[in-house]
Amino acid sequence: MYEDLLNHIEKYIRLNDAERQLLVSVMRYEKVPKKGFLLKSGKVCSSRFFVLSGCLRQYIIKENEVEQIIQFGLPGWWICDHHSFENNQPSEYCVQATEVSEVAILDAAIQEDLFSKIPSLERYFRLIFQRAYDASLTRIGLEYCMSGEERYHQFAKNFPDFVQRVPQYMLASFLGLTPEFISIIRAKKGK
Amino acid sequence: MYEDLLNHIEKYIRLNDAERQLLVSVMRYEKVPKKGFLLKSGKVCSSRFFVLSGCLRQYIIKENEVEQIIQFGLPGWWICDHHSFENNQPSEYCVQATEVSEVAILDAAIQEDLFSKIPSLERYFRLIFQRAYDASLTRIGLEYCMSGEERYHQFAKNFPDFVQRVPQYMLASFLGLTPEFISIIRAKKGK
DNA sequence: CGGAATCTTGAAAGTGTTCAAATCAAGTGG
DNA sequence: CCACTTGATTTGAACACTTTCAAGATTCCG
Repeated sequence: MYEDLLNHIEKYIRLNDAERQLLVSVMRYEKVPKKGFLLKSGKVCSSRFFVLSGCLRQYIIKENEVEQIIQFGLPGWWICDHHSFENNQPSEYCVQATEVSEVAILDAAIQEDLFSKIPSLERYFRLIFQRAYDASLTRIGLEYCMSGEERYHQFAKNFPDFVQRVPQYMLASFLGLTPEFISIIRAKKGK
Repeated sequence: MYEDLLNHIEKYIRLNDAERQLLVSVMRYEKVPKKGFLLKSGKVCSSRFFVLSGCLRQYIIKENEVEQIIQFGLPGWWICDHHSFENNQPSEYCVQATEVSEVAILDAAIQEDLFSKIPSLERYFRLIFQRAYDASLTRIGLEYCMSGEERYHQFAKNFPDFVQRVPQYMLASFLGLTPEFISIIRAKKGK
């Protein structure tokens, strides 16, 4: 059930059998229906979610009730509001499944105990966050370098299947564009 | 000399005297002149830089020779191209001092050895990167929510002294605007 | 003082948004 | 399985924001 998670971890650190077993025993599994929520703004984010299948979206709600998607969570990604998680404070984000999804859940309540029993997990997460941080800096760089249209095309080129998988208005939100504009871009392409 | 670095680390983890001493003994100190480079694109980023004083900027060079600033490094910040650092690959970034600066340097060559001698440093960096990742996601969210003008004002409000400290064209680059447009914004404000 | 770098100003052009209406698609209940 | 309702996408016109380019003013530094 947690094969993918264990494989992911073992790309970064080594685990022995006891550690593997311990880890599996403390993770929770959850199947989330389409449009099901794993986190709602105002609540404390008390878990880290590792996506096993499906797709999550993490978004914030702006003044005008508009949703701004910060990132998508595809299989192999951890999704969490780290600030809320570590400081036990209400989150500004919502995390919702865009399709039926399965997640492995690591609860805040047991994190420290788990880390003390498997210290190399600190390293695992250090490497994961280092990577994610790096990726998001790259993303920031690209955003400013490219026009909205270029952003769309580059994203569509990098994730051709994914572009079909989520509704356009979510893509628009994620890319910082309006659905109308994406519509125009796509019409152009056809020509 | 490394007081600020030690204090910073001890906000996240505890160090004993031996560890403190070891740490201090392996760090390198460097004073960088204004416009001095700590990293040039094409070179491997073989160090992490902890800013003790002054200010660094990390940027990428776009097609048209234009510099896109990804982030500034003020005292208390670590600056590094993590991907280049961990994989020993040439970096796309440049890191340059915008004013006379002092940095504490942790070299890639000794990182693993240091981590094995002070395992809690993994935790320190896990927390640092988690925070930085979080901050950069917040930044991505804000970028898309706000207009360029709003971005400028919010930044000026949050870092009133800093806005005076770096040339406007760098601010413009960091905020994803043109220097001309910042000029217009500032003129408006005066009215 | 002189030269280079930085900042300002204004006009013209581009890029993307807003709004409203029309079309298309999908899910529900009868 | 159809009719209905709701949600999602498209289209077009008018508008807003930001950039580009070129020129002039200012500041900084040796």
